Amino acid sequence: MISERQAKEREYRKDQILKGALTVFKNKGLEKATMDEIAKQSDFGKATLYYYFSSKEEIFIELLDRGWEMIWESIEPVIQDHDQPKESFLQALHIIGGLVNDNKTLFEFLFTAPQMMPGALMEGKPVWKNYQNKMYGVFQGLLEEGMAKGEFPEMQSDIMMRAIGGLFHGLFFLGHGNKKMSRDMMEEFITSFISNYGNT
Amino acid sequence: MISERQAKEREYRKDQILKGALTVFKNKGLEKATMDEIAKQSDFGKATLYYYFSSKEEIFIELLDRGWEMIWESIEPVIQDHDQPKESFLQALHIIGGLVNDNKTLFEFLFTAPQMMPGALMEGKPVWKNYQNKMYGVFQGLLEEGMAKGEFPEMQSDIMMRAIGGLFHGLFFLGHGNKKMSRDMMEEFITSFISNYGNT
DNA sequence: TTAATTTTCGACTACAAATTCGAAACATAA
DNA sequence: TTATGTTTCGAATTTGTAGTCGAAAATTAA
Repeated sequence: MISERQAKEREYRKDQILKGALTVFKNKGLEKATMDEIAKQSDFGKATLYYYFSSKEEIFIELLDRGWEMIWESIEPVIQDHDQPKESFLQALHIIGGLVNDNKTLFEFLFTAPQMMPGALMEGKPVWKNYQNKMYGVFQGLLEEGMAKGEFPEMQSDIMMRAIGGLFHGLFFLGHGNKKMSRDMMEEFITSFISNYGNT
Repeated sequence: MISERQAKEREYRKDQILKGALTVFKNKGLEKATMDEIAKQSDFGKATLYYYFSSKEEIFIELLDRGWEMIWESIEPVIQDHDQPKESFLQALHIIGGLVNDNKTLFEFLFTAPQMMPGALMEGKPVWKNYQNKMYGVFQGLLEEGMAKGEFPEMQSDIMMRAIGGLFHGLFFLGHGNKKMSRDMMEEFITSFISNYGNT
């Protein structure tokens, strides 16, 4: 049997391992990251990692699952409001921006990991992919509803989504000095882009 | 000794190998790509690859070097004109967009490879990195000169550069259906974004 | 205290993939 | 034609790393 406290300690140790793994993944990339290094980084023996996780991939997947779940749960509340699509859209972007600023390493990993991931890892419809799809779906939906309501100008929502994705990435990860991006600045960037594209 | 013709044949074979390698890198990513596969793809024996290149990494690097050199040489002519920064800026973007459309595979590789590259490969200030830096430098310079001349509104050029980079990537790689992007549409996208950001 | 259970780990195995080797096929120049 | 240089390649070697094993340390329950 296993006590409540023991279960918690177990979770804590898993967290430690995941934390170490994130560091290694970030520095070396998925392939070049070795279990030996993750072990050293998280300060456990290698075999212990296999006591908590069944494979290197499982570690990787769990990192993604937890991260995307976190993103989803943080934006879910604000996207319920279908009366003000534009407002919800910006609000959600801002929330994610906040998360990103609080933990750049993790989110850079979450947003770039898919690219460095071999196809095999995508088997079995992973949890994180669901959240990711839901999120993109919601954003695109908001864009379209916003158009319908006249809050946004007419445009091709799919193209626009991608452009905004690139923009977001550029702004949050690739620079912006050390300043946090305010809700206002966020709105400025996004709406100025969206609305002006639409009306030319 | 080695004749002119022989040298050319050699170049041709290197090209074949690089072409095969690109295909494999694209499908599998840098790490998962094996020399066996590159050999099969380019239709040479594995050992022959090592006759032409000293390692897998060298193949990778040469692909990047050649590609970035090509980009640089294609935009160099138009960026000489410092009288019309905005014009040069758009022209250069459009040229690159044209290259991208002509050879998506190669350019997607060129623009995403840095992300999948382990730090070790960046030792020795690789040639391609120089070209990349030059290019970004030029674009940012044009943005700044454009501001000075009043062709662009005031803004933080570095942030703007990154945003535009993301935007460009989003538009050319991640979507836009099958249509080519015209010079006009390009201009519309970029200037509407830039100018509107500037004047709010 | 002792027995059972949970947790830990370094050494080992298995395997995949990079790189080397040496012999042969081929080309060129005398 | 022969000798010299160039190009080719499959088989053998080397290397790196994921994942296993079995023993022991630590913890818990009696």
